[in-house]
Amino acid sequence: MLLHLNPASGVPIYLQIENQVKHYVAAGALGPGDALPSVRKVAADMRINPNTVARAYQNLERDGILRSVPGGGTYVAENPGGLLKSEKIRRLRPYARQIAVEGTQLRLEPQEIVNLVEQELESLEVADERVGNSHR
Amino acid sequence: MLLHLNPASGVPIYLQIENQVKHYVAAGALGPGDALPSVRKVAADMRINPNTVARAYQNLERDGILRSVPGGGTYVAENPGGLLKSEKIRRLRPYARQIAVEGTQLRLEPQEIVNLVEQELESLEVADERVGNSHR
DNA sequence: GCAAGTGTATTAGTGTATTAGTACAGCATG
DNA sequence: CATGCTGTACTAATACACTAATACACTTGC
Repeated sequence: MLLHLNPASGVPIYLQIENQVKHYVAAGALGPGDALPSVRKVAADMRINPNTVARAYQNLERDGILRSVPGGGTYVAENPGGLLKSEKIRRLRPYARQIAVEGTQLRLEPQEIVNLVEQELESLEVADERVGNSHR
Repeated sequence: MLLHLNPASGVPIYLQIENQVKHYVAAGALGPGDALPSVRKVAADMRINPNTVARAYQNLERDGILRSVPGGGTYVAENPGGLLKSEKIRRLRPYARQIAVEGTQLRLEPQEIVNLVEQELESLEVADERVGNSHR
């Protein structure tokens, strides 16, 4: 699992890790049960403090993406999806509103905004299939 | 223009102001040339410091949404849209990627994610028409 | 020109975010 | 059981974000 970290980018390192792991999991490059490199391994490779990696892993565990066992390692969580659809939508709506407002502000046509979202979704799905997952 | 500010929400006050003004403008409740309440007026109403309002107005001016004239007041900017479409899309793509990854993580179907974005876009368009704008 | 309004610049204070250092506790393999 | 790995808890240093106080400069209308 390759991580690209840029301490000077303005976005916190632990957030960069979170985002990239989320992306890998969403794209299927990391599947349920797969092991992640240890906090010390990542820390050594990236020359950062293990606690910074740990914080990212902990946040991802809070979000149900990962599962950490003390002494054992950190793994991608099994697919729960265990949330009411109404709750899922409630959580996603702020993102939808943001892209709608920002896109409208840029004077982009609604269709162009929707197309952009569809593009990104497809780029995830394509990567998912390429890794051998048949329409989860 | 009604503002709902909650200092304890975790979201900085100046960002709450920015988001709400952006929403009003995107929905057409505020049109080009319309005057905004002065930083002191908002500050007095909301019992916050004028500088906090000013910061929101300045950020919105940087984004091309507003136009402030020292001593004169703050107004909604004239429609520029003066950006290459490729640049607009480049700016919007991170939002698209985020909602794609987050939505996929929640195990929502791509169609459901797209629907959510379309909903928010429609809610803006509907408000726009209701205010008397014919398909800008 | 004066008064009352406007946005702006500067400074300071408070809190929190971010990262790292260090020590601790549990699992696993020899 | 001992060694070396794992994640974790606690603490601290530092920087930055956020808000406010205050003074300044400009525009408008009388």
